[in-house]
Amino acid sequence: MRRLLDLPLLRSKLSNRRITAVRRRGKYLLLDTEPAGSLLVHLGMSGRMLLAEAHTPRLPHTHLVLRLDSGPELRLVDPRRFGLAQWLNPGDETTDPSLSNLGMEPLAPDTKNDLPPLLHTRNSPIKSLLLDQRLVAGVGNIYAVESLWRAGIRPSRRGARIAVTRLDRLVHEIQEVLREAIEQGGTTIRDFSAPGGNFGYFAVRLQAYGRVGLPCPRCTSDLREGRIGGRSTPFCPTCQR
DNA sequence: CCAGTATCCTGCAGGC
DNA sequence: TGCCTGCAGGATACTG
Repeated sequence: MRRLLDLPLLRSKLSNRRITAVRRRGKYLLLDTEPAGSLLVHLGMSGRMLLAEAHTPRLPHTHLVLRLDSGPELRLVDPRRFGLAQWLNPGDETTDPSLSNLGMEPLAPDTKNDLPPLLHTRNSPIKSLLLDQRLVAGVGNIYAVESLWRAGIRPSRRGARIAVTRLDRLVHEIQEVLREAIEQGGTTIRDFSAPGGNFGYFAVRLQAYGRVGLPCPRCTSDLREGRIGGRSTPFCPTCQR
C-alpha cells in the first residue's frame, strides 16, 4: 500500500481504542476512535475490508487485522497494494494533502448547482475532469464511463465545449448511477466485495463499461474503445457527442 | 495550466 | 501445458 505499513505505529495507535464512527470522504474511509484520532483507509484498485470471525482462514495479502472486542476481526486485504492505511492524529484531516485537496461530494445537495459551471470552466476532456478528485471526489473509471454514456456526451469533449444544460444532465446521471450502484451493492468486476464478502450486482446494469465491440444499448452502433488519461474509456461513436 | 506517460504491485486472460 | 504480454476499479510524480 502506498503508505500502509507503518505497522508498529498503527499497532501502537489502534491498540485499546474504541471505534466510535465510520465516515467516508471521496474514496477514503475514516474510522474515528476514542481517544481521538482516525484510521484513514483507501482501497485502491484491489483492496477490500472484510469482517470475519477470528478462527476463519485469512486471505492472502491480508495486511492489517484489527481484533474487535465485539468478536470478529476487521481485515484489510489488498493484493496490489495500491491502497492506503494511515493513522491520523486529531487535526491531521485538514492538513493531510490526500484529504484536504478533495473536491465536492457527488451526492451532496449543492453539487447539482455547483459542479456543472465548474466543469464548464475547464478545458480538459470531460472524463479527465470527472476523475479529478480535486473537483469532485468519489467518481471512478466505471461510473465516469457510465454517466457519460447515459448523458450522451463523448468522453473526449472538453468541459468548456459542453453547454451547461448538458452538464446539468451529466451531473444528474452521475448521481443516478451512483445511487443505483450503491443500491446494488457496488460493481464486482473481479475482486470487489462488500465487508461481508458479498458481491455487488451493478455490473449487470453496465451499459458501456466492459462492452467494447458490443452494440450500444441505445442506438445499436458498436461501442468503441477510447483511451483517456491512460484509462479504458468505452463510448458510443454515434450517440455520444 | 494542461496532456501524456511512468510508477507502485499482483493476478488473470488471451495468444502462441 | 506453459510461457509471455498486456491489462485491471487509483493516485501521484514526472516530462514536455
